[in-house]
Formats: sequence, structure tokens, C-alpha cells
Amino acid sequence: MSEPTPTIGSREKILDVAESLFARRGYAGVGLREVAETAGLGKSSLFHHFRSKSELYFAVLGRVLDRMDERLRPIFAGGAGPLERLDRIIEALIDELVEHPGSARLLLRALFEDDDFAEPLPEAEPVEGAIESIVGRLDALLREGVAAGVLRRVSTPHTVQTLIGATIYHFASGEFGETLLGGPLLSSEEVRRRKQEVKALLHHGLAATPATPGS
Amino acid sequence: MSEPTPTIGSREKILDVAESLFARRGYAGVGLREVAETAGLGKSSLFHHFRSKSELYFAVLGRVLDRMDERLRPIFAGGAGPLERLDRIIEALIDELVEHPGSARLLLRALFEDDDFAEPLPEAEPVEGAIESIVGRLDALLREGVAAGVLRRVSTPHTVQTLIGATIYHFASGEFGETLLGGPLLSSEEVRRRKQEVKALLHHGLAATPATPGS
DNA sequence: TTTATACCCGACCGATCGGTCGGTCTGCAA
DNA sequence: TTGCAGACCGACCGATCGGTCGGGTATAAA
Repeated sequence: MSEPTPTIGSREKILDVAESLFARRGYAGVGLREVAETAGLGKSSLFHHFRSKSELYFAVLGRVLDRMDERLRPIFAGGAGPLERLDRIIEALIDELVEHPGSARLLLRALFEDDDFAEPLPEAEPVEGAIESIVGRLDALLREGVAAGVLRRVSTPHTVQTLIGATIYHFASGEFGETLLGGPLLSSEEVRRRKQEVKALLHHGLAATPATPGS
Repeated sequence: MSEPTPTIGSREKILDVAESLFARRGYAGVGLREVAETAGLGKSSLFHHFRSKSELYFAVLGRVLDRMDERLRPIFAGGAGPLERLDRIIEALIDELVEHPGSARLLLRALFEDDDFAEPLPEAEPVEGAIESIVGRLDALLREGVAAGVLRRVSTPHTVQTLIGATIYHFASGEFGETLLGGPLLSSEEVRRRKQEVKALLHHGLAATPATPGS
């Protein structure tokens, strides 16, 4: 009676709490006791929904990647030109990172916390597949732009890395980024500015300059 | 007799080991027992050199930042034009990240693991100061370029973020980056390509385009 | 009314955590 | 020869870690 979500949603509540905590303090920095109690449960009840800590972690990561994929898929599949699709991908990616704070940190950590799990865990595979899928489509889009002559002859994997840095790292930078910008990272003004800066860098820095003689 | 560094250097050995481990698994993911034994000591001996885990951590970070500062300072202070100084900063930054693998991950983690330490620790202050100093000089250099008219009227803090992403994130990306590139991140060939890509993006994307009418 | 299932809990397990303590060994100065 | 300080160690501390276990409760099908 008192709870807004009486019984349904306990699993989602755990995922919400775990997403926030893992984003803030990383896999090793979060204890299951804190996750459970923040979600309003005893620690034992966690193991009713998730068999282990790593399964919970990859479930959180999977949910973040599913949201991202759902948002980006129609744009990748859209019929616009490569450069316009790239613009829309950047905007949608940033929108997703802003609407779900923590996603950026969680993803950034996932990209370079591979050493946390020495043995390859089976529950990690769908997550790795989802990352590969999104990154692969982004790389393909860049290749298409180069092939169509609308982008410079850049190394597309390096450009993928640069775009990840320009978006995911930026929104994961937390206090440091806010000190640098002198204000909140997620204000609509600063988000708009970030989109503009990244797109401008892309248009000036990646677009083929029609009048410039090639090297 | 058997040790190459008989007694002198035990502290440095600890710092070396801790740098590698903290870079790979983060602050919370590393136990002092492992640090000590990898350095060839008992755990108790660690506390003879460092009063606490956090003091060790910030000593490691401080050493990384000192190396970086020593390398970048003469370039910042040099007499070259802003654009050429920017090129040299990027090259020197990447050289430093390559010569000391782990630095990239350590620094990236430091930039967004602020939540690991809820209470402000006194030993963190010199580290924060060193970061602010380097970032401040980079920002000033970008401002100088804009003022001199050799750079577009970009937001300099946002551009700092982009450059951090393009350099530090890239060399921190580990297995993910190697999968993306299809080979080792630190091969001289791939390092050379990274420098070239970042500088090209900078020249095409940041340099003022003299013939283009402003918006 | 019985049985099955989902959900949740307190108590407990062995292991590991950061950190302390008392003490040993070595080299050097007095 | 003594004394002192730096370097090092094993044993131990309370706390917390991920995970298990047996049991309690509610709902719904049989």
C-alpha cells in the first residue's frame, strides 16, 4: 500500500540502484550489502534476482547498452547521407548520456576495466557483443563517408576512438569536467554547447575540404 | 647481494608496482597485500614507507603528474607559435603515455573516480593542484591561439576535454582499443598514426579557415 | 486443504580488507 | 661497546567482502 511499486519492479529497482553505484564507484568499489539496502531489501534477497555480483553488473551494463542501441539503431538504418547520420548519432548519443546520468561513466569504465575480470565470464558475452555491434556500425558509417568522398581519408578506428572520447569521456568526467567548464556538465546550455562543439569539430576536421589539394 | 637494488629503491619499487596495479584494477580493486608481495615485501613494511593506502595512491599519482609536468613545461614555456606549441604538447603527451603505460589509465581514472573519496583527503591536494596547473596552461594556450586568430572561436574548456579524450582516453582504452584497431595500441606504427590523426583533426578542425566566411 | 512458486529475511561461512603491534636485524655514530 | 634509527617481519585486530542456508510469508493453482 505504501510503496508506489508494491512488488513489481523490485528487480528494476535493484538495477537502478546498482547502475548508479557502479557508475560512481566502479565494480570493486561497490558492496552488495549497500546495493540491497539502498534498494530497500536484505542482502540475501539480491541473490534471488541475480545469481552473483558479476551477473548483476553485466545485467546493468546490458540494460544501458540496450537503451543506447534502441536509440541509435533507427539512425544508423536511416536513409540520410553519412555526414547527416553522423550528426544525428552524436546528438542521440549525447541525449542518451544526459538522460541517464551514470551511463557515461559506466560505459567508459566498461571499456577499460577489462582487467577486473581475469577469467572470461559467460555473462559478459552479450555485453561485449552489444558494444561491438554499436562500434561496428559507427565504424561502417565512417567508412561509408570516406568511400563517398564526404569525409577525409581518416583512419576510421582512430576516429571512432576520438568520437568516444569526445562524447562518453566528456560526460563521464564528473567533477573535473565541471571545474573545467565552471558549471554543471548537464545543464541544457552546456549540453547544447557540447553537441555544437563536437559537430563543428567533425565538420571542420573530418569533412573533405573540396578546395584543398590532397596530400 | 642478490638484489640489483640492494636497499635503495624499495620505496620506488613499491611505487612502480602500485602504479601498475592501480592502473589495471583501480583503487578499490587493489589490496595492499598484493602490492607488498609483488614488490618483494611483507604487508607491514608498506606502512613503513606510506602511512595509508590513500597516501600510497596519491604518491603514485603525484609521480605520474610530475613526470608529465617535467615533459610539458618547457614546451608550454617555449617561444613557438600557439599552433606549433599545441602540436608539440600533443606529441610529448602521447610520448609520455606510451613510455609509461598505465599512466593513461591512472590519469583517466583519477579524473572521474572522485567519488571514491567522499571526504576530502589532505594528500589529494597537491595532485589536484598539479592537474589544474597542466590543464590551466593548456587552456591558456588554446585561448592564446584563439586570440591570435590562428584557431577558430571554439570553447577552450570543451576543446581541452576533447584533447584529453583524444589522447588519454585512447591510450587508456586497453583491450577495447586493440580490438578496434586490430593490433597493439603501443606499437610504434600505431602511436605514430595516433599522433598524426590527432594533429590532423586539430589542424583541420581547430585552425581558423582563412577563406571561410564566419557564421 | 494441500502443493508449488515467488519473494524475502536473519544468521552464518571462509576469505580478505586496511591497519596496528611488538619485535628482529643491520649499519652507523658516539 | 653501546645506543639509536631505518627497514623489515609475523601475528593479530575488527570490519566487510561475496555467497550460502534454512526458514518464513503470500498468492494461486490443484
